[in-house]
Amino acid sequence: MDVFEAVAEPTRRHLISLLSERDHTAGELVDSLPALTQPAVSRHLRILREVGLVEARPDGQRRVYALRPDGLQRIDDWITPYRRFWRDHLTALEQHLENQ
Amino acid sequence: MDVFEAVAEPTRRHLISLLSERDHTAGELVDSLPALTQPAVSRHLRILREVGLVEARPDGQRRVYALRPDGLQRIDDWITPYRRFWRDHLTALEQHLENQ
DNA sequence: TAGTTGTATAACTAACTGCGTATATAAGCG
DNA sequence: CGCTTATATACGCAGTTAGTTATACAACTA
Repeated sequence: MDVFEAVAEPTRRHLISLLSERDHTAGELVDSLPALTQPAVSRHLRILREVGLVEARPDGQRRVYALRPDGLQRIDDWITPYRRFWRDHLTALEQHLENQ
Repeated sequence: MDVFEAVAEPTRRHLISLLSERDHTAGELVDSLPALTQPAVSRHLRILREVGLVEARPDGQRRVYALRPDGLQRIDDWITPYRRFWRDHLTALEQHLENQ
C-alpha cells in the first residue's frame, strides 16, 4: 500500500484530520470513530504508519499517534506540476512550450 | 469511485501525466501503455471521466482526451490545510493555537 | 454497402480491501 | 502474582477492483 491508496480511504482521511489538530492516543481515535470497532481503527493506523503518514510513540500502556510532517508532502510533490493547470487555465500546448 | 481512489491507481496517474503534456486520442493512450489491453485503458479513461479528471471530445471516429483544469483541484483543496505541517514544521499544538 | 478501424461495454475471474469476532500481547494495578 | 486496560494481530467473509477475452457500436473507406 502506498501513500495514495492510504489517503484514498475516507476513514483514514478522517484520522489524518484528527491528528492534524493534536496528537491522540489510539483509544481516543477509536472513540472518535464510533462506527468502527477498535481492531478496524488499529488496522487503519497501521497502514498510516506503514506509509509514513503518522508515527506512534509509546506512553506506558498507550500509544500516542502524531501526524508526520513529511508524509503528505509526497502527494503534494506529485500534484505540484499539475497545479498550473487549474491556476492559470493554460492549454496543454502552452504548458508544454513553457517547459522548454 | 471518488477522485482520491481514481488517482490512487498508478496506471491512472500515468494517464494523467501523459494528458498533462498534451491531449491524446484514446488509441494513442493505449499505445503508450503496452502492458495493458485496449479495454483496460478504456475502463481507466471512463473512471477518470466519471470523477471529472479528464474529458473526451469526439473527433470523427476517435475520441480526444484532455485533462480538466479543475479535477485535481479537489485533492489540492484537501491537502492545503495540512501544507503548513511540512512547510513550517510546527507542532500540532502550535498549529491549533494559530487557528484560534 | 461491405469491410475495416477506433472505442466502449459485457461477462467473467483472480486478487485485494475493509470489516467484525476472537484472540494475543503487554502494561498498569490491587 | 491474578485481573483489568490498552492495543495489536489472526482469521474468515462480503464487496470491490483491475485485468482478460469476446463482442457491440460507430465512423471512416473503397
